[in-house]
Amino acid sequence: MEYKEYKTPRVILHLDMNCFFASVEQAHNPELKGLALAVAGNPKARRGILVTCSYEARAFGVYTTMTVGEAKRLCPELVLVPPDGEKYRQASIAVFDILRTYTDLVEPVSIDEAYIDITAIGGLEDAVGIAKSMQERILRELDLPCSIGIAPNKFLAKTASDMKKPMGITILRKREISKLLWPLPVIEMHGIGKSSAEKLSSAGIKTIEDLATADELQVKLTLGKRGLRLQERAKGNDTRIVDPEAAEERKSVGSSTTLAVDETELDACLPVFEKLAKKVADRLDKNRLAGTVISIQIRSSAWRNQSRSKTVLNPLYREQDIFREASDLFRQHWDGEPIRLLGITVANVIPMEELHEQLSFDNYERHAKEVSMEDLVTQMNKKFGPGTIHKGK
DNA sequence: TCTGGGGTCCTAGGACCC
DNA sequence: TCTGGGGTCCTAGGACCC
Repeated sequence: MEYKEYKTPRVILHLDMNCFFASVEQAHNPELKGLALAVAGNPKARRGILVTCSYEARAFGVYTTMTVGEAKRLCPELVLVPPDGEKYRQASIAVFDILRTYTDLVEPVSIDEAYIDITAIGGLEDAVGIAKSMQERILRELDLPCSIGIAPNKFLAKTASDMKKPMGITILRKREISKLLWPLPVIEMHGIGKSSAEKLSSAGIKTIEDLATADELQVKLTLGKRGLRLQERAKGNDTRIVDPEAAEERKSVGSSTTLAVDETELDACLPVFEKLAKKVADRLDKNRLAGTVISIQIRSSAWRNQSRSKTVLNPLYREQDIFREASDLFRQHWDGEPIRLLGITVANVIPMEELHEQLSFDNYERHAKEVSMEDLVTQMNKKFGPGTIHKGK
């Protein structure tokens, strides 16, 4: 992940779609344009928070994560649309496809964000022109607005894209950071949340300048290794490269749900796990993935979060197996506290195609002490059909 | 501000092995 | 033998981001 090869400064763009979900809804239904609009879950099922809202809505003091009730109170004319994940994924793919017509060095970081390394295709002289071209094409072809930051590294590019919205293009040069970045409170920094900001504040570090100039040991004592990395960024240094493959290697697939009412009965929870297992299995199947770590999440009505996990020998991908492992974990560990949320995650996932090799030999050798070859063959043939294992090589 | 659902990365202790 | 240190895996939880 380190970036040491380049002698000359890099030119990195960070593209951030503006109010992405709301903008996609408006692109699909132009009647929604210009309205105070929010994408939100169903408040009756206790899922009533805003996932995104338009700038028109923000003018009323409405913001993302606010409850629907509160938002409606501030802005009675607020138009609500339920989220449509598939629609947003399609739009996201279309955006990244446009970016890839400029260069292969496109790293999607989330559904609505990407880094692009344009050092080789233009450098700083052409950066603004390239950014403008991208922005215009995305608007013209997809009817979606975005902001773009231009800087010598990822952190500064990300910071820059945030400075002008909507439809902004902002250059942040390293020599400008003492003026533009340093006066801000540390919480404004990407990577610093409430908890870290509080710890830093107790150590007398309030602004980004404080962090940049603080004693290294002090920072390490306060936030550990992460702190040192953040301090480097505060100084304007960030060596992470733009890695187009980074996003492709997904590590986990999970699903969770807030229950309509807090549950205290096992019998009420099992059907929830059935549904979650089905959802996770479907998504694993869609992506041709399987994983060897299964974990469950339990959130109590008092907001106590617990997770329990287990590493299994045979990669999981089937609904029944995921349900069985998850409900076993639940039965073993649930202490009877009223439950607000339940979740299942399958982690350590690998593509199905790689299953074969991993299972047939490496795994046999690794687990030879615990599992007899006969058991392994039986298990695998049951899973993948007879003849899966050959006594190879 | 009474707080959804999808993730990632990091830390820390214990088990286990050499 | 009661005694070192390093490496890796597993598990639980925290922090953060969109």
